[in-house]
Amino acid sequence: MKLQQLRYIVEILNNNLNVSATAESLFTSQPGISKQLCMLEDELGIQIFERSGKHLSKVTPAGHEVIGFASDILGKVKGIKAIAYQHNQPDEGSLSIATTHTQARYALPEVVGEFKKRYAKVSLHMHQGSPAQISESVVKGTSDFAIATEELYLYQDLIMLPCYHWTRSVIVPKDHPLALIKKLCIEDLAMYPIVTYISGFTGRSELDDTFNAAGFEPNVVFTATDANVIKTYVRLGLGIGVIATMAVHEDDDFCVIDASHLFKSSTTSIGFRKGTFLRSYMYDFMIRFAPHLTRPLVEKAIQLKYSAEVEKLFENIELPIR
Amino acid sequence: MKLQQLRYIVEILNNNLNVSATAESLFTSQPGISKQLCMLEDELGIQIFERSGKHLSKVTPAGHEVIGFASDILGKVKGIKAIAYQHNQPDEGSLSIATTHTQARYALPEVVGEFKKRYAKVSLHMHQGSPAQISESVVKGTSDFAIATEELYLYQDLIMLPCYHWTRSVIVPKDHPLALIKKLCIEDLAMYPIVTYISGFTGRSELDDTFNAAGFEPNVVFTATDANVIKTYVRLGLGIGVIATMAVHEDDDFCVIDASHLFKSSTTSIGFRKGTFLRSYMYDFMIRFAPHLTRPLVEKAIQLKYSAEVEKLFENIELPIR
DNA sequence: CGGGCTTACGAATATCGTAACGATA
DNA sequence: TATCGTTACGATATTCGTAAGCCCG
Repeated sequence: MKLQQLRYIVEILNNNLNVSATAESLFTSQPGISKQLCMLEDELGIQIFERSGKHLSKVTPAGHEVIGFASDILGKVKGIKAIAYQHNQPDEGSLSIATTHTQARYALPEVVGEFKKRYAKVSLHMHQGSPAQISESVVKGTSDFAIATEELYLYQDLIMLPCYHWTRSVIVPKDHPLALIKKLCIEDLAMYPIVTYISGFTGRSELDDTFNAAGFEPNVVFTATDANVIKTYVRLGLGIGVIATMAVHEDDDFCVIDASHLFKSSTTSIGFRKGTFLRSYMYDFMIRFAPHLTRPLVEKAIQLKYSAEVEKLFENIELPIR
Repeated sequence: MKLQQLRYIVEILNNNLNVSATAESLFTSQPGISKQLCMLEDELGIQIFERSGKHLSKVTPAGHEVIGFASDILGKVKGIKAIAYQHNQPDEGSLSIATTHTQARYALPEVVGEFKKRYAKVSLHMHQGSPAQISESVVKGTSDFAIATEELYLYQDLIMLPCYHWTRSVIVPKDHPLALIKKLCIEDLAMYPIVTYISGFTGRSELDDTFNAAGFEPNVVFTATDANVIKTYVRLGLGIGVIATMAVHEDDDFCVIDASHLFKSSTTSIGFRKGTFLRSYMYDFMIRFAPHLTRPLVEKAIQLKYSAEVEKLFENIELPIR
């Protein structure tokens, strides 16, 4: 068994079982991959991929297990290289962050700017996507960090550390009846059509839960992945907007009504794949993004075997609110 | 970077930095290893081992990190092979159990016998050692299972599952004054010299804790790793014996006094290295040893990221008492 | 018949073992 | 001086790319 062979099978899966495409993505010849694949299957005595004729049609159950292990192995290999790099050029390398629009637009710019200044030689990559894409990217090892609010706790292979809480605000056109209201209640909101985030994005589930708990069905007429689009349609009078408070801008031509008392605040977390080696600049990035994430604390969290312990570790730590 | 090279550096560490010995243990030539080591260090651009002259004198900090990752990688490689084996010959393979005398002598024989009958083609290995040796053996991948009572929770890389509780009994010669006592109390024990397990073995710490909690210093005059030796010295009149109840044999020429109410019962656990692939016969071994360890339950425990969750998983499960 | 996997084959490269060398304790 | 790691070198294996063959949709 060779590392190369493991690389090949993982990449074949990433390329939808197309060996030719895999060869191209790895800058090598197609027969080479084919051969190594056969040799690996031969050595192990099992089929990793099912064939229909000469096409790879799907992954066998054993193949799935093998590829899972192979992926772990390649992650660790990457870790060894990172260790070496760390000792040679501590301030060089790359940092790849997968995140959502809300984070990329409102939470990250400042931190990223400062980081870029301090670590000029670290090549920085940002990937914007849905929470599911973000998780996948980190699990696969394409990205180093995931920064998002929802869903990420579902993945076993991710270690998620809470960064800050954030609240919601309601935005309405300045001439809207709600503009006069001082303290908003849920009944007020239920009267109007709502424009907000799509399901699975930026704490959307909290909104649904709150309405349901109060016995209302929110009348959501338009959903988007980001606050900019929501603002646009609120401006058009499509409905009232419910967005993250951090997405509110002073220059906006809206009436902004605080809704932090209506909805449970959401928590944004930063996460990385279990078992990966973290470069020192990665620790530094985390502490810049969330000042309580000191290196000893993060290392402690990594050590922990079970996620309830991580929660315990953080339960006495005051998170910032945005 | 090649798997072979990783194998070499791990094995060099296992052989106390002696390359010649490593070569012998791997059935290859010494220059081959030396060369691959140099090539790896060259590729990574870091020293893994420190040299004094031409001898390897110690492991560099970076080297330790690298070897840690390498060890994980090799464990996963073993996992891939196990998957393949599992699909080809589900009932063939090997099972290596590291355990203490008490388990090997009193708890395991029946299970091992039955297991051997069912899986004739599985080559079974038992390694007896101290809890520290047991843990090390499993962490290194030399053994598949660790079965013991103490200390094993200290290792991050082990998943430990509770199997059964066990109580203690006091054994005294038939003509001993304590032989007449009906219900033992801690003061009675404190009056006599004690023969029991050495520190770190078979729940010895519970004994010390109990005495200390009652304000006594146990007068331990002789310690051994196993009940047989303890019995021998009790016979010689050296003191009264405190042993695991399961180590009591009907034919013994002692007066046996139940002490389950005096000492907190101890728990024996079975453990394996995190991230390893478990063969189906390994699951079967576990369920034979501890009937509550069904495959779904074990798989659930493996899934959990944090050890408090494992404890939670088991807190509603009634364990047998021996 | 075209996209895509496998087989065939040859050149370049890597591995491993023997033998010689060098250095340390 | 003996033990142990490094260097040198040649035989053997492996890898990888090009070219040709083959099969399914």
